Amino acid sequence: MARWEPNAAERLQRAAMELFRERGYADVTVVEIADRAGLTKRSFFNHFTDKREVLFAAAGAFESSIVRYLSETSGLGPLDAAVAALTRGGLDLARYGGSARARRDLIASSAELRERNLIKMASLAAAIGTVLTGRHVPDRIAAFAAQSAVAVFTAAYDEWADDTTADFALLMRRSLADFRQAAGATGAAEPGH
Amino acid sequence: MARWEPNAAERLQRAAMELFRERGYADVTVVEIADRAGLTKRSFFNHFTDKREVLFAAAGAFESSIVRYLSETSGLGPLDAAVAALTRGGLDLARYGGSARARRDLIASSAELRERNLIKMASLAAAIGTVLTGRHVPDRIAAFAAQSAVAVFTAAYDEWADDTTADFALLMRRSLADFRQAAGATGAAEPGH
DNA sequence: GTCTATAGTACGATAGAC
DNA sequence: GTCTATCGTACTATAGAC
Repeated sequence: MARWEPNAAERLQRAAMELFRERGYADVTVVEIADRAGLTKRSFFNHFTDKREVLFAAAGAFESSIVRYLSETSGLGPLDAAVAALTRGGLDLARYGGSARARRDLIASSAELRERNLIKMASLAAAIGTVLTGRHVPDRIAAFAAQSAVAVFTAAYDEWADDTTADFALLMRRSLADFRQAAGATGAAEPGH
Repeated sequence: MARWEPNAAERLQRAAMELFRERGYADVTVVEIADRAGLTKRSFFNHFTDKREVLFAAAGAFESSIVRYLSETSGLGPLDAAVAALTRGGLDLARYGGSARARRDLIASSAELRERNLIKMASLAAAIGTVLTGRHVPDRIAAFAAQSAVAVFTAAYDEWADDTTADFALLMRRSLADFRQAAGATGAAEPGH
């Protein structure tokens, strides 16, 4: 038997999620999270740079897998390639299922968490943009394609969180179609010019 | 002679900007900002909900003016209408000119400030989306058009901050054209298929 | 593991403007 | 008197330093 229980980070994440659901994000202190996980405040900040980060531990791995998937994709334009990679990544998340809805609602409930979520998505878009730039897509186009793909993903994922039995790939296709409709229509609001 | 110097909020903003440029965002305390403005920490938090907010005081007014401009626009599709409103708003900012570049670089230098900037832009997009929805644009399309317009604006504005003598309206047109190229191309990466 | 700085809150007191 | 802006102080929690 190890001296320390294993998976300290996971235990902290679980404890945090439980407490946040019980009493809301703002009313839970880092000390309480650490206590429930059988650790100290010091250990908490050893694993996570700040209190918000305990809810976004998976973001780094997700970003890496998206970059990998995107690198394996070929024969598509920048936006379609990025959306394809995010669809694969989303399907991975869907397999684990779990508490997507509770997590989404929790993030929506706190301005601090919304901010953190936005910067994680921006980081993801930047990583995607870098891969696209490496394929000789011009900087600006690459950045727009990456941001657009992440917006398409976010809309589809939030929808999926409401009904985790839905087909995520289908939601992504619909989301992309809606996006292209929003982006494409030029000029007059009425069809036929 | 008034008991209090007028424009306390403005003085705090000016003092904060000066100090941040001198020593960086993280190394300046709220007490120091308040001191330089001839006020106390208590008064600082009377004007701004937190330390970051002192750099984003203009965001609320900007959002309001964009909503107004958008409401006055007609005869364009959702994305073009939103971009037109943001172009007008950007031209207003350009008139004041000033420290756009310093502010942009300062925001880029701090993760906290980048987060705050992102949520302000998200709030702006949400407000634009609400106006579009009121025009019977479907929710999803409205949200995508609004997010896209804000992305187009952000790219153009960051470019303009590098050279505030540039024609902002022209930068917006180019940014929108790049965006449409990124969003539009379907299927194969190679043209002609 | 202990100590400390700083952000941010709660509640209250004071004083000029009208 | 009423409204509004300032200031005082004590306190908690995050976060970083040692």
